[in-house]
Amino acid sequence: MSEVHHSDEFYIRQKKIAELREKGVEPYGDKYEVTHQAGEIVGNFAELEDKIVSVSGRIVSKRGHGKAAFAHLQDMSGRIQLYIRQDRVGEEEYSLYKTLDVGDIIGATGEVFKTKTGEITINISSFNLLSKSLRPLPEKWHGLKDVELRYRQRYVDLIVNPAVREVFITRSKVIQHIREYLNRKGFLEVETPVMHSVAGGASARPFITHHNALDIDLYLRIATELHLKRLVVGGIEKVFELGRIFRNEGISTNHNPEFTTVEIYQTNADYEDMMKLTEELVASVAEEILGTLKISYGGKELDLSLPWPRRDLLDIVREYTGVDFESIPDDDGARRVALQKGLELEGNESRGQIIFTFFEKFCEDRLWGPLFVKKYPVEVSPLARRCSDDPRYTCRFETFLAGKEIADAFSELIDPFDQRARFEAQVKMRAAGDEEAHMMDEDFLTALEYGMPPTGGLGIGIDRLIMILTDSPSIRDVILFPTMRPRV
RNA sequence: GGGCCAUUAGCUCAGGCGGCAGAGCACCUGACUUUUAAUCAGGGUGUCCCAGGUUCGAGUCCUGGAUGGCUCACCA
Repeated sequence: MSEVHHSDEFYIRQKKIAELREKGVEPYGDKYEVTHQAGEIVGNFAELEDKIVSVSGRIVSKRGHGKAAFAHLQDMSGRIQLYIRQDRVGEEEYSLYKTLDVGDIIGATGEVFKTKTGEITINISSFNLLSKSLRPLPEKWHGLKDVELRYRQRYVDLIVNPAVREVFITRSKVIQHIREYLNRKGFLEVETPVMHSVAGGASARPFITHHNALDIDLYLRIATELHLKRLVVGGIEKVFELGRIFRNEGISTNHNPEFTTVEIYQTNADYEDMMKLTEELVASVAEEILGTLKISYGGKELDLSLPWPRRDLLDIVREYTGVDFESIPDDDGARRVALQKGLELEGNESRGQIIFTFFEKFCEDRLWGPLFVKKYPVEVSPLARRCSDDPRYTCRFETFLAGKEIADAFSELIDPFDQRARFEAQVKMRAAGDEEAHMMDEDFLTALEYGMPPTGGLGIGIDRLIMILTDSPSIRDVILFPTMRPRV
């Protein structure tokens, strides 16, 4: 009703509302006592045949035959056919039925039977209009295809495209399963602040907001990491948070400005333990919800059978680029190789940054997975513990599924001296113009100075995981209301 | 932010070369008591995304803009 421009149909239905009210029929009714869901009746015909049932839902199709008529009613469980005849309900009720439009929400009561053609149907003895629909629904053959309208008006998408509802039901089940899995293993679910005075825990640009009473700018969180690690310091030895985070970055089929992660921390664990947790968690989700470990994404097979391969990042770089960074020990040498490979440099890049760039530019899009890539350079991993055998690398891994990075994890850095040095290096990069470099977080350092136990930490991108599990090509297909430019 | 593409009825779409704006579904009028993409007879309901320009004449050609999709860049 906010639009200035209405279809004729809108006015026709408005007029119907006035006529209904004249006859004493309220077009926006109170709740209707329901005994069954549509899907329940269709699935239990043997028990329910000839029984009286009450259902409610939206009329999604109508077929009139003079003094009798058919319609389909849709509720959350599915659709069921309704049959109504004038000699059953009377002329007045039948003429009221005839004024109903596709899209109206009604409650209906009658006996369950099967038509000549074998469809399970309710023979209506009475019905109530519960909510009059003013706007016509999209067409029944093709549904709603316009992706812009599907995202902007997800409610219409959900009404007419049943597969969309299935995706979001699966999403809910996946999250539910993750929560139960972690609860079963003794992890405590917590909620930490969304508004941060220091945005940390990831390399990303934050959104900025303002608190009026305190008169301070606050950042929307870009990760839950640093607060969860404070809780580990506080003695919460197994903890997780399923939460929305916000990154002020571009939008693509793999990126939405707000998205959901689960971050998991466990003391007396290391990144090897986190690999096991990752693969077991994802495999159990697939097994439980899809019933198989052999799934396909975009027409390509993805076998989630355990264990998943583990490979050193440096080995992968060597395989795909032919460059062995083991034999290039210093920054200068690394920069020379980078220039040879056609990379544009600013001149102050470190060896570790260049190795990581090689991985991202020349390797990442060729990985299909499942695969754990481990041992990331310390320069690009400011919160991860150094490998004991080589301090230039960290006990960090990323998990690739169907070519997408879906998890990032490490043995946590618990040494407050090293952590301070890492932050200082980041702050320097920030001062040099890197807007995604980490900020100094003194309170987090204070927490580490109280002593943090050895801990394994893991973050999983829930939206991407659900894309893979539902074979969805765009992250917007698994987010109910993806970020869109507002309409003028 | 760059590149490519799209935008025509409520929805899904067609509209060679510049010449009266089209189809199916939906909707409206009527017929029809087990249909199911119901059927039959009749009816076109429009800011052709917006603003300029070229032209006797623009949905169509040109310029600029808006929104969206894909893609590259950045990130997860």
